[in-house]
Amino acid sequence: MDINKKELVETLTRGRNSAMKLQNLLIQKDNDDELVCVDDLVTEISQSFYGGLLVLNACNSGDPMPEVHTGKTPALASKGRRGCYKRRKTVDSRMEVSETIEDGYAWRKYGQKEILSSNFPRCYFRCTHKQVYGCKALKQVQKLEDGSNMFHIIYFGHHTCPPPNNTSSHPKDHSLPNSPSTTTKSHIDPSAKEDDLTNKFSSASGAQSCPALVWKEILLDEFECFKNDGSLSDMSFDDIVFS
DNA sequence: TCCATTTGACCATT
DNA sequence: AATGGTCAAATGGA
Repeated sequence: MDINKKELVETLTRGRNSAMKLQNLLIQKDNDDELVCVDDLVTEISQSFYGGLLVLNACNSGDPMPEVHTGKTPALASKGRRGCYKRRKTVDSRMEVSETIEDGYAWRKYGQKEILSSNFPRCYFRCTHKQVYGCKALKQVQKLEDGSNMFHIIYFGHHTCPPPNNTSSHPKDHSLPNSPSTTTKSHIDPSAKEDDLTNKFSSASGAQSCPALVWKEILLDEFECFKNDGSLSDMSFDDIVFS
């Protein structure tokens, strides 16, 4: 218990420090190089909150600490549980329309469905690092029907795995529906790639051009997710980050 | 041999 | 009953 408490304090402190650094960066913005730093900080904050919540949950339930690095999942999922799932809430989701399905993260395709209202199938991806980091990020990709070769992408959940280092990495090519008219287009348009981050967040949050607002929205979004988990019912965003 | 993709089956939700 | 999300066996590539 004491160990858990200490760990919780350290984890949240780390998050708080990162948040303060981020705040400073946002104040003195206008430096492109710092975008990467900001990204790192947000990731650290996110992971700190997540780690803190794991500790809190363990304290509340009396359960042993959850394994972050579990390796292979036990063969508990019997055949009888096949297809058993909860239909996803759309609350914790964000949509974007993009020329490419690449976003820097490594995704593993786990399903594809013909959708009644669409000529193109919908593809289902989960984070490749789900096993290693317990990352629950999911995304759905569906080709738009307007002939524009654009993709409608819906992200669910948040990455708890380390983010991709930079855009120069070469993420695996996700195969797209080999449906009749789908041109398995998964190559990366280099010119579009440079704007990935900006496009992603501007389309995700609706905050148009102010980085500070965008990042705050992202953090608030994260916070709301944690709050929905039930462990932060009495805490505000500012309580956690800046108290 | 390992890992990712494909694809049909299963099952919850509407 | 229809639809959509997920599972997992089969398959293929590195």
